[in-house]
Amino acid sequence: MNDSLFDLIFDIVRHIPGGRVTSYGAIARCIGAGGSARIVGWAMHAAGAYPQIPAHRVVNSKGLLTGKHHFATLTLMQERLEQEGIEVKEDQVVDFKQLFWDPATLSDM
DNA sequence: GACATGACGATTT
DNA sequence: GAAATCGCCATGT
Repeated sequence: MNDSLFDLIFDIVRHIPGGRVTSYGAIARCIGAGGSARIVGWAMHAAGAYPQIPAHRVVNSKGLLTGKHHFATLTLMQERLEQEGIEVKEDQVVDFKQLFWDPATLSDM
């Protein structure tokens, strides 16, 4: 089942520090998928079965909560981000670039 | 087994 | 600068 990019994506998303967010493309690049950012999205969908995978911390390159429609509730993603201390305005992460966490940067700045 | 689609991104026109 | 198109892997039908 695993042995695919999915497994790598899960590992990265699972390592996202609290209060931080990352983008699909960043993960896709980290796993070497390049432009296969879609797979990351699909991986997140599959991650829905893995509560340990904070898919809510993964947004698109614009910081938009594009995947919030796939959560239990449309507000669940935003609510969770707010719990992490992340401000969300109009389905968009505030200071996204500031809260952005690069999967290759396991250290926080 | 093949076709179509999908939570995106980058590049090219 | 904006719009359109390709790329990429997996899942669903």
